[in-house]
Amino acid sequence: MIASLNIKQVEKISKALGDPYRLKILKIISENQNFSKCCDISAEFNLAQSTMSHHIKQLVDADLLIAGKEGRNLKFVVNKEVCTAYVDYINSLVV
Amino acid sequence: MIASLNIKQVEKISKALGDPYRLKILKIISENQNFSKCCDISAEFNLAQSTMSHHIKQLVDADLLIAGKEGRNLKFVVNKEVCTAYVDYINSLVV
DNA sequence: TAAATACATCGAAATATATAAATATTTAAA
DNA sequence: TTTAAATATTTATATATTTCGATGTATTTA
Repeated sequence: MIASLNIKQVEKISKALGDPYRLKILKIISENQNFSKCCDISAEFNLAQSTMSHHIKQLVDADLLIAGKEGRNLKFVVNKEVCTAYVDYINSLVV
Repeated sequence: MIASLNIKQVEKISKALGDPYRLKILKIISENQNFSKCCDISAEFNLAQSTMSHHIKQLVDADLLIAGKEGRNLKFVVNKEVCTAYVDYINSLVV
C-alpha cells in the first residue's frame, strides 16, 4: 500500500507518460517481467545514449520505474504501487 | 465499452494530464457531477480567458472531456469511457 | 594499470508548449 | 437590430522539453 498521490506527483507522472519513447520503454520493461537492463532497452531505439538516459531519468524521477545497479549495468522494474496509485487518482475523476 | 487506446491516444491523454491547471479543471468538473459551465470553471483560476480556452481544448481534444453547447455556454462532463480505457492501459503495464 | 563498457551530466540547438492581448464568432438579451 | 456575454482563434513572446555531441564517472576486464 502506498499513500495516495498529490497533484504534483500526478502531474509529474503524467508528463513522464506523455512521450512515445517513454511509453515504449515502460512497455518493454513491463513485458520483460524481471529487471531489464538499460543498455538492452536502449538498443531498441534509434536515439543517442544521452537521450535515452534522459528519458529513463524522467521515468525514474516520476517513480514509475525502480532502478537497481548491478555492476556497471542499471536494471529496472515498473513500480506497481505508483502505477496503482496513479490509476486510483484517474479513477477518482470518474466516480 | 470502448476499444482499447493506442499509444498515440495514451500519449495525448497523458500530455493533457501533465499540467496542474488541467488537472484542477478535471477535478472541478468531476466533482460537479453534472455538466459544469466553462465560465464557472474559468472563474476558479487566475488565467486569461484565452489560456483557459486553450487548456480546456486540450482536455476535449484528448477526449477526457465531453463538451456540449447550451446557448452561449459550454458545459462538460468527464468522459468515463476514455478514463477507464486509459486506466486499463496503465494497468496493463503492471501485470 | 590501461582500455573498454555502461551510464550520467553538461551545453547548445531545435522544437513544443504556456500565456496573454487582440480580435473574431456565436448566441442571447435589450 | 444593437449590445453584451461566452467562447474560439490568431499572433507574439516566454518558458520548457527534446535531442545530440562531448565529456565525466564508475566499474569491469585485459
